[in-house]
Amino acid sequence: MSGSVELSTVDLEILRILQNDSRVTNKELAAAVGIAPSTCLDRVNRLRATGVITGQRATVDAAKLGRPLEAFLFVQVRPHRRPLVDPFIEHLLAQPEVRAVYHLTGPDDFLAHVATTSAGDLQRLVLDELTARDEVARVHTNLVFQHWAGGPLLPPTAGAE
Amino acid sequence: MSGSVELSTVDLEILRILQNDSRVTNKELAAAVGIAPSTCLDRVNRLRATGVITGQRATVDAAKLGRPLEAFLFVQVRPHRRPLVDPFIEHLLAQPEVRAVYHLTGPDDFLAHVATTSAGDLQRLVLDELTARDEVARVHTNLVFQHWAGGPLLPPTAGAE
DNA sequence: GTTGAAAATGCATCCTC
DNA sequence: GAGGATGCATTTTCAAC
Repeated sequence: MSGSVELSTVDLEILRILQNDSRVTNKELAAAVGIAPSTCLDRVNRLRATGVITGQRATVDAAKLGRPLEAFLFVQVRPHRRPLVDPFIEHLLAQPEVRAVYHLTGPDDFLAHVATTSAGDLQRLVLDELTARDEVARVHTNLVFQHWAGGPLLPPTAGAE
Repeated sequence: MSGSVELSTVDLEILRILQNDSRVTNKELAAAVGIAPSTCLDRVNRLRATGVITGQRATVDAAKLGRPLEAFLFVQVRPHRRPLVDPFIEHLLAQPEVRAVYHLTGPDDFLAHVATTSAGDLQRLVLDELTARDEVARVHTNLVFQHWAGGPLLPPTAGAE
């Protein structure tokens, strides 16, 4: 379940459509890619079984949920060893503001994407949940002015690269 | 379509479930939250109409698609003015490697999350698509070792905050 | 082995209360 | 917010290439 998977042009078209809107019916999807509904269902199930499609989730508007202030937190954890890192990650993911966490190369070890209710909430998150911990050496905070989603993710062979 | 929206506890439970897996049937969803299917469909449609739920997308495994090397690119654009910024964003979003772009506060103006086929592809992206442009003053590249998705995003009232 | 067609089950959806 | 009726999607089976 880790290597690359062979995909036909029909698979690519299916992936493109489902990444834009997975609410399309199997019938519509089949018509869009030009195959029979039964065949189409088979293809989609195969993409799920091979792990190419990992899930199907509703996306929400953070501002509408009362979390209008998004930010990225760059966190340096010292010493950078598993016994400290693992509980730190767990603690981070338990915070309701945290949308995603990344372990990066570079001077800052972790990058956390958060959605907060206010500047006060963001400050509390940084001071009480991060810098208050011994292993957190430094936190840099950058607000998100605006964000854009990229197009559907496809294999390199799909377009000239 | 910009302010916060009032949500009942049933709505919150619906949002929690659909963010984890939007493939559940309306019947299953209704049973899980304890209301009739017709009522449940009404609630979900209202969440869509009010813009709380913005979409429903399939998520894919970048490595399975032949893009095993993910990175964050920190890009400084100078001068930082709209006539240069807007085409830059457009150019960035047109790259097949780009998963998301963020406009941030701080010394680095833009953050791009990319999924590349190889170190060579990443180098080409940085040198040919970014630093080759006049308005790009600087690019810092950080590889992603690992990433974690946060839990479902919910309003602050859902948990003590 | 893979695709296309058809039939039956079960669900989404709409209307009414 | 719930119940019932209708139409349709899904899914299984079978046939064809």
